[in-house]
Formats: sequence, C-alpha cells, structure tokens
Amino acid sequence: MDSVGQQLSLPVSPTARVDRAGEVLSLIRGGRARTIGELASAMNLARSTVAQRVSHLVADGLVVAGPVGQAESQGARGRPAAVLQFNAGAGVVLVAQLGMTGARVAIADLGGALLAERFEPFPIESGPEAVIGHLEQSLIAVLAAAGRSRSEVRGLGIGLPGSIDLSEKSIPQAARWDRFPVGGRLQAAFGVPAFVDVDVNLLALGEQRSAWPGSDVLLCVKTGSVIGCGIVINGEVVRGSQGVAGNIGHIAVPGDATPCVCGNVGCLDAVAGGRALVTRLQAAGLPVRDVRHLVALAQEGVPQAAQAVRVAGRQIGEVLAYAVNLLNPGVVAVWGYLADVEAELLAGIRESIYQRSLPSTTQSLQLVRARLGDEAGLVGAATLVVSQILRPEVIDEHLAARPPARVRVQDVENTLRPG
Amino acid sequence: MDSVGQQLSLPVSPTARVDRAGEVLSLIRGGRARTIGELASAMNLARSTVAQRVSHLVADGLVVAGPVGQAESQGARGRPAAVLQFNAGAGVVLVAQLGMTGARVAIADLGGALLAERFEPFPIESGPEAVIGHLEQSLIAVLAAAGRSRSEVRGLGIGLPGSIDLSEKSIPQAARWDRFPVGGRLQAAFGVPAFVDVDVNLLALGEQRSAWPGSDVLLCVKTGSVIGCGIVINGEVVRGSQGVAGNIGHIAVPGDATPCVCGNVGCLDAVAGGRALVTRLQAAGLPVRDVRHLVALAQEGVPQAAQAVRVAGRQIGEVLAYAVNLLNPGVVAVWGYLADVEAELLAGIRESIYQRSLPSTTQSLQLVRARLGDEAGLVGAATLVVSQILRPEVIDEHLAARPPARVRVQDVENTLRPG
DNA sequence: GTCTTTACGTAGATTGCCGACATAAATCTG
DNA sequence: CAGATTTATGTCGGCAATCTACGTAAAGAC
Repeated sequence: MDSVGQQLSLPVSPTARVDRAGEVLSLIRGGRARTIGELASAMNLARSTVAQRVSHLVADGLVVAGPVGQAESQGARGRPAAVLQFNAGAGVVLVAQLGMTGARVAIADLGGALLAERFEPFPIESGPEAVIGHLEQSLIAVLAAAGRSRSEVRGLGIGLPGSIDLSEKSIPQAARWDRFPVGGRLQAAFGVPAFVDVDVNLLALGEQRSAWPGSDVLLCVKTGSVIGCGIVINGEVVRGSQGVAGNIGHIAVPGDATPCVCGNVGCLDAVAGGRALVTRLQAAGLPVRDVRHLVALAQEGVPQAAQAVRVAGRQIGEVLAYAVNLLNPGVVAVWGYLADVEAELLAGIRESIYQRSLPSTTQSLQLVRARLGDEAGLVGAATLVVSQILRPEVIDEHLAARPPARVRVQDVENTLRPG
Repeated sequence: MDSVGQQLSLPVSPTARVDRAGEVLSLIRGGRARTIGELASAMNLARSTVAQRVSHLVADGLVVAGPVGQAESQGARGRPAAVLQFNAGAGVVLVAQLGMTGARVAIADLGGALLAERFEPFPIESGPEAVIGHLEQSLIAVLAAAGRSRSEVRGLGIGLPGSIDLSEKSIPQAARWDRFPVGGRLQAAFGVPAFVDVDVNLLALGEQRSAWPGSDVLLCVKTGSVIGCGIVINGEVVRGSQGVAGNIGHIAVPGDATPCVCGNVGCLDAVAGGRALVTRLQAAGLPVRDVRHLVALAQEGVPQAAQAVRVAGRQIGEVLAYAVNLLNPGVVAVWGYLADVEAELLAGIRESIYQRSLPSTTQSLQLVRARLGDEAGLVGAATLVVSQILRPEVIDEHLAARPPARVRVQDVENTLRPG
C-alpha cells in the first residue's frame, strides 16, 4: 500500500525559501537605515540583494520611496539616494482599553498613531461574555468611523485592568480574565492575531517606545485610585514569572499603619492611592468628591489638597527608591490623575528617591511626567500589536504568502497614503 | 587616474556567505534538538541542509556524534538516528574572580565545568597595573596546571567586586576599574575576547544557567560582608542604565536607624551585612572574630549567633519583599557566608517575604539556597564567556575562517575528549 | 535469513546572493 | 548651458547554498 514509495520528505514549510525582508523593515522602522546603501552596509549584504528585498516590501506597500532629493545635507555630490520610508498606512490595528465603566477603543495605523477613538460605556460587571460582545461591536464601530475596511485590520490589542489574572507567560496570545480567553475570542472573531496585557505594562511600553526609545530600563508609575508600575527593560516588558510584576501597590510604606484590603498595613495603595487620599481628606473635613475633584482642588492651590499630593509623592517615592536602587532605571515616568498635579507630585517623589538612593544610581536618572495622556493605554496597546505583527519573522511569512511581484522602487514614489 | 573604473563595490565581508551553523550549535547546546531530524524540523530546513551545517561543526570539533543506538526510548523501529552532542572539550576558557585579598582563578571547558582552580593571594591595593600582572601570571599558571596550551583558550572572564565602577553598558568588553580597562588589557595579552562583570551578576548568571535554566526571572542574593543582588531576566543579566542595578545594600530597612557609611541610616548593609552583625555581637559581649566565626557559632547552635542570623534574614527578607513584588521572580537564590546557616537565614527571609507579598506573587516563588558554592563566581564567569563566544554569529564567523572540509558525521563517532 | 522502518549520504535542479556593468540623476566646472 | 564627475539604481551572468529525489545503511520484526 503506502510502503511502495520511499520515505516522504519532511513537510518543510514551502515558505522557507523567501528572502528575509523582515530585517530590512526593522532597520527602516527603527531609523537605523534610510537608504538601500545604508541597509547594505548595516546588514553586510550586497546592494543588489538589499534592493531585491526592498522591492518585496515596496510591492506589499509596507515601504515607499520618499521624494528623491531630500536626502543629503551637504557635501553631497552625485545622484541622491532614494529615501525609504515605512508606510504606516499599509494597515491598521484595533485597540481597546478596558476600564471599570466601559472601554476606550481606537484604531491606529502601523506607526502606532491613533486615527479614531471613542469611549463606549457598558457595565463590566455583566461578565466577560457580554463584555466581549460589547467590545467586538465597539471595535467594528470605530473601524467604520475611520472609514477602514476589515481587510485592512492586521492585529488587535487589548489592555485589561491590573486586577485581571494573566497566567500566560511572555506575550499572552490568549489571556485569561478569570480564565476567560479574551484574546482568543477576539482573535477568532476578527481573524487576526490579538494581544492582551495589563494596563500598566502597556502604559510603560507606549511611553518607552514613543518618548524614550533609547532608554534601556524604564519604569512607568500609574497613580490612579491605586498605584501600579510597568517595567520595560531593553525594549521588552517585564511581566515576571506569573505575570504580576510591577505590583508595587502592596509594598509597605515605612511609618504608616493604615490598614489595606489585602490584610496588611501600610500598603502604598492604602496610603497614597487616590482613593485613600480622598477618604483621608474627607475625614479631615475637606469636601472632596473623588480623585478628579482632589486633583482640581490641588491645581487651584487649595493647601490641604496640594499638601496631600505632595505627601503622597514622598510616599510613592519611598517605594520607588527601592525600585530605583534595584533596577537602576534611566527613566521613571509618572502617569495618572495625580501626575496632573505635576509640581507637587514629582517634587515629593524626587525628595524621597534622591534621599534614599546612591549618587551612582541617580546621576543619570530622569524623573519625569509621562508624555502620553489619557490615550496612553491605547497607544501602548497599538505599540505592542505593531511591534508583534511587524517582527521580522512575521513579515517574512507574510511576504512568502503572496505572489513574488517584481516592482521597481521608483515607480512607487510619493504614494504615501494620507495619514 | 582612478576615475577609469566604475565605482567599487562596498567591501562586503567575504565571510558573509557561510551557512549559518551557529544556530545548529545553539539548538544542540540548549537541548532543544539532538538529532539531525530534530534539527531539521526545529529550523524548518531540509535534512540535507542541516546535515551539511552539522558537518562543519563536526569538522571543527564543536560537535561529535554520540554512540549510535542510545537514541530511542521505545517503539523505535528502523535505523536509529545519530545523537549529536556538544563537545565541551573543544576548547577552554580562563576565568578569575578578583577579591580583596587576591584572585581565585580557574580554567573551564566550553560546558562551563571547572577543570582546575587555584587561589592566588596578592594585595589588591597595589593598584590595577600590578593586579593585572598578577592576574595574567595566575591565569597562565592554572592553564599549565591543567595541561592545556594557550592555543586552546577561546575566551576570558573576570569577575570584579561590586565596588568597581562599570560604566559600559550591556556586556562590558573593556570594563573600567576606576577607569582602568581590565578586560581590554587581558584581551590584548591573550589574544582572545575578554568579558568583565560584577561578581553578583556572575553569581546570578551562573546559578540561573546551571541550576534554574527554565526560570524567567531569577534573583541571586549575596550575603557577605555586604549584601548585593544579581538579576537575571529571560537568561540575560540586568545591569541597569549605569551598570549598578541590584544595589540593595543601601535600601532602608524599616525600623532600624543604624548609621551607614553612605550617610543614610538603616541601610541593609549596615543592618544585616556580615560586618555589621559581627560588630553588633561584639558590642553585645560575644567573642566573635569575623563573619566566618559568626557562621561557625551559629551552626554550632550558639543562641545569640543563630538569633542574629535569623533577624538578619528577616531584615534581608523585608528588602527582598520589595524586589519580589516588583519583579515577581520564579526563583530567589541565596548565596554567601550567611547562607551557610541555611535554616535560620532562609526561615527569616521567608517570614518577611510571605508576610509582605500577595499570594499571587509568592505562589510560584521558590526561595532556595544557591546550588553553587565558593566556585559560583568562577562558574558564572565561565558561563558568561561561553555564552558569548558560542553565540551563533560568533560561531559562523569562526567557521568561515577555516577551510571548508567536508566530513562525514559517522567518521567522527565516539571521539569525545575525556573531560 | 527477509521484510519493514527509519536515518544517512549524494546528485541534479532551483533559487537567492554576489559582482559587474550600463543607466539615471544630481552637483561641479568651464 | 554642455560636459565632467559623482553617486545611486536596475539588470544580468555566475556561484553557492538549499531543496527534492533517490540509493544505501542500520536497526527491529517475523
């Protein structure tokens, strides 16, 4: 029967023999090479080979040749090199940030820039099944609002509140929210890869990639009702062995014994979290409604409110000092409601960190307010998705699946899609 | 004149066209593939191609084909596959751990196993120039003691005390010891790449690779005269933006105001460091000479000494709790003098960590004594060097520089060098 | 022993990569 | 402004690595 023929060869993927254009795209996207010549020297390959690889990217629309002539600065003679540009308009990704009162959803281009955004309120308590339905509809709606078709969507990114249980390692393709595969469901619904992560991780990643691309160790502190921290080392989010790294909300602040919901006393959340500050000021007789109100009061200069923020800053700083000593970050970015009271909060944090850290640790530390605002979570999610779907291997596989059209670079000049 | 010919092509490295055998070696070394067939499916390449690549490694001696027949476990019919093995004897590396009273030097094979070891006392205060000379002689001596020739040496690894200023990022090829290029000097002297790092980083790396290869986040705490910490995330040492990450010795322990040399009070070094413990016990009237003596007393069951170690453990644990909450490690390994009083120290640390951390963080945490002993620094240095000089790119370059001899795998069977 | 099964080794065909050339597009020069 | 110079692009033949195919080798099953 089937013993006639010789053994069959291994089912080697027929796409294996495609030339590796993904690396080219990485170099262009990272700004490490802008012309074919620069690519050739960066990759130690012949120009002709690089040109061939580039032509694949151009044929696919991922790269366009910018207008000739803007290349050299001075001392340039001879024909100017065509400047290659990553075409962020070659596709879109859909992102969402799940919150307690609904979801903020957006569509972004492949550069991570948000094209359209909206907030969809719905009760998150109605359970994951219902939330998935809402989320799917919201994503379709924002896609339509931006006038894009589903075929242009190349990936999904979802940010979940920190309380969600993420038991998958590395990039969780199918994160479990109380064991519910949010990512897997949306991945199936849209037919594109979906990536899920905790909000603070996305904040940190977005901040690192968009504002501090050169930093090797970056911490991003989220100061909201509770306090969290995202860690990015060498461009990668640190999630820990159980996916719960960055959990600084239940670290003890010395000299404070406020009881915390976790059963301990003096936890940072219970001491310097927004909710805790409001409660404390209310107890002191100040008519504060919520964290937003507290921030507004502090910005108006109400002494009690400003003082509370500054003290919270010192306490957050005491905890951050540990992280600074341990990880020696180049950047600590502070995000969230309390960061709106920038002067008070950062001053408080700075006081504590500089007091409790060695000069060798702090001499290069930049303590700043986060550059991104309310949209940070969405930008972070878009950053995560884009960085995943544009990885060299993925690009190679993507290109291998299409006809090997040969295109001349110059024929496609100036075809950048309007943002 | 020289305008006759056309433009010259870029000086593309002539070694670029060698097939990538380095990846093959990585898979074999990592245990992810043991036969040509497994390699082929792991790399998505045809068996014939993989066989060719393997033959290069075999010709170079880096890989040998193990005895045929030990392959399959059961249900195996047909010709058994030749089991490929990394040949750790294909070369050696020289390593040294600089201390305050001299240097511990050793020679290791490419598997990171120490072949010979010795301690060379010399005054480190005599300055870097003299130390380099001592070091060089010691390395040559241990090389001769192991009966190896200089041509077999493929790399150097030096561990420096934590107080050394390492201002280079990532793997410092030429670390500066008060601006003195230790690595560069030895690299020049031996003509092979040299790698330098701080001792705690090497401890952590050695412990991770040799005892916990699967861990994604590992902390290694060194409890000596002072207390330090090495961090390994995804197999890579975390050094921070200035190379001073892991500096937990000057984190404040709550509820203790002992003054520290750094000017602050309550630093972990000043509270729970070996030197501090000795001083405190001496002040309490216990005749303790030094840290070794203290450890001996504690092991003999002297209550005051054992109690001091346990308290120190609790205090170390309080600081480690911060690190555990922040990084969510899978393994915390404790190394050093105080770890010899294993029961007391680990119990103390465990108390604090479990009290101050959330269950989600600690449920998978393994708090253990380090598996490596006095030789840990040397093993770590060897691990660092080997992992660097056996990187795929380096291997490819190495193979490209030799004649392309074609060898049949089976002709080289059973030629493993004796350890 | 023969049959079956699996792995190994070699040979022709294929394909990406390199080097060289002709062409294109800019500046410089007279 | 035309030619020289300089640099970049596109194309083609040659080479080397890879793939597929097939014959051979080495084990167990009968």
